[in-house]
Amino acid sequence: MPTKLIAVLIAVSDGRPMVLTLEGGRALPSGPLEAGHRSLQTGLRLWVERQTGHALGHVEQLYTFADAPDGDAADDRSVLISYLALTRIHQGEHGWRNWYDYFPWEDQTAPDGRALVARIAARLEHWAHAAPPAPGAARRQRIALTFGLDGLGWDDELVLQRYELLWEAGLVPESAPPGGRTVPGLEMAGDGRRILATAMARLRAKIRYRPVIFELMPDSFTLLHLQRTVEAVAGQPMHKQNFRRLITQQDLVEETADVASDTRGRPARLFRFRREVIGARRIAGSKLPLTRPV
Amino acid sequence: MPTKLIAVLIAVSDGRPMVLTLEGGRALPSGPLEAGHRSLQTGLRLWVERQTGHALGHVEQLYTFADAPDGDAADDRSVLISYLALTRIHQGEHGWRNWYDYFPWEDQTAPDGRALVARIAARLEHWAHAAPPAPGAARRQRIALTFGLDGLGWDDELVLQRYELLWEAGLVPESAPPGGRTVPGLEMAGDGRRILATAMARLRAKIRYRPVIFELMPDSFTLLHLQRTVEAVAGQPMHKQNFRRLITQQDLVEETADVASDTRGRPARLFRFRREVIGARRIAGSKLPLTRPV
DNA sequence: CTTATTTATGCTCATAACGAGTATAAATAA
DNA sequence: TTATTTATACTCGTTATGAGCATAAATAAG
Repeated sequence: MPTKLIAVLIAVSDGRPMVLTLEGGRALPSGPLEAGHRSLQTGLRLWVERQTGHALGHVEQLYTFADAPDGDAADDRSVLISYLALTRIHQGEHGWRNWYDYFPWEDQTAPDGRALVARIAARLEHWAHAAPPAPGAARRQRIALTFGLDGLGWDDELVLQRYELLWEAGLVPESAPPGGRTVPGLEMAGDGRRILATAMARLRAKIRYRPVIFELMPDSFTLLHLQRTVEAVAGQPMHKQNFRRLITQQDLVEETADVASDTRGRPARLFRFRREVIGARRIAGSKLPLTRPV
Repeated sequence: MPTKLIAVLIAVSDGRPMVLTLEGGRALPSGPLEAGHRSLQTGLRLWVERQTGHALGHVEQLYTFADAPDGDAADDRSVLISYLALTRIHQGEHGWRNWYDYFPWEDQTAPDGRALVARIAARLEHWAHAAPPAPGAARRQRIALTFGLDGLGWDDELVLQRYELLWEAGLVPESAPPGGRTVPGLEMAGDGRRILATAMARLRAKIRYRPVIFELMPDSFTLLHLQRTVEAVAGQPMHKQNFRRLITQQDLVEETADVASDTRGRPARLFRFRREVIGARRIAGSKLPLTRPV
């Protein structure tokens, strides 16, 4: 029963959240669990830093599961331990993909994403209707909850629940019947997309109460740059003035002497993360300053 | 490299949070990962229900780590996958222990617990002073943050961080030098207490945004009973009127026709959990209605 | 040189959530 | 009867949150 470590490396580049992939985007980096590491966490860190040359920021364990192998030889299935790691993209690296290539409906910052949700919801409704009354009603409720229909708001943390719903409905290539029509989005091998969905959900939850977003930022940045990074991760637009209020009131950042140079419009002050708050308690206000969709 | 599943079974009985243990309280139930289960989760559920006869409510994976074996034969260390499971205690069962027997300082509902924190903090300060200036200052900050000193509030979710700080300081039997004086609290074998701390922290966090507390309740209950259960888990006293407001405003419960019979004082109405909200979105207000310590 | 456009930044306002406490009701014990 | 205990209904001030107005400081367009 071999044990493998899987790393979901995330960076945000140019306002797009990116994930490091292999095999033409079909796989996540993984390696064997090596003996002799003090802990799994440090083992993963060493291994990734050696393989990719990346210095990892925040690293956290995601989930462990038993991979069902292709054959039915259940005895030698792998145990997969997945990790989320935050980093920055270096120049000219390969294998980085926009995570919304895999989950287009998770990007609710643009009207396209919201339109896609409507189309997906229609297909899911069809699936619910095809079921007997009782399970059908339960399905409809799950659809409404996870996709924020019927006036229920969109919950950006339900990435995994949405993917699993689509999986159950046979609307993703991983589960679709031969020739079945699927929903947009790149496929991954094995449980790749499930793991990515778990990572996205975890990161979206985490940025609300820990200052991990700064692991994805350069040393100095404007507040709009920071906002765009949060929006990229959360997949939701935010209210600019309130975002600024949230960040500054909590003393998460401090002004530098400089202003941004690449500017259109009034130049923005550059800020720096106050590293001394890293260990500090949860950042206030679990609510990000969202903006109502147009 | 064998793989083991470890279950932290939690119940609340008589206002005390209990954990199921083996070997006189020194170990948590564990078993081998068996082939042929659809998922680790269902595997654990079947195995626990067969072993203990318990119907499990909410089950969730906690953390996976590599157990360092006693010898230095690093090759055959185990991978341990730990789970949190919520249930109710049946009559006359053995092996259930108050989790505060293992972490007395985590119970902040009584003055004893708060006094214990003060004594522990003093010993930790001593440890910080013994270090060189720079790491000493960092240690003092960690101590203040995790134990809520210097006017910082007590954060009930930092169970693991507090245990790890004590571990590093050599103040728990698991890490103390021979003959070293340790802090009160029962010991467990191996990583038992670390796993229990992880479970406690996870559960304390979870009750804030998911209605899992009802997995620990009987079918009908008074609002005070519910409050005492939350307080037992959180280890913090709550404001009675505000607790009631929080629960009723969110339609988590509905009145039954009955009132409590075992009453002193005015009899309380019995309530029932509205199961239909189980799938529903996060419960509002991540803040429990705490009350300022006296 | 003046004006439109763009982004930055400061500030107000209404509402909801939260922490704390007062007041009253309904039971039992003394 | 009266004290004690628990239940339940409200009030009130403070803070957090969502929304938007107004002004500042830059470049681009005419």
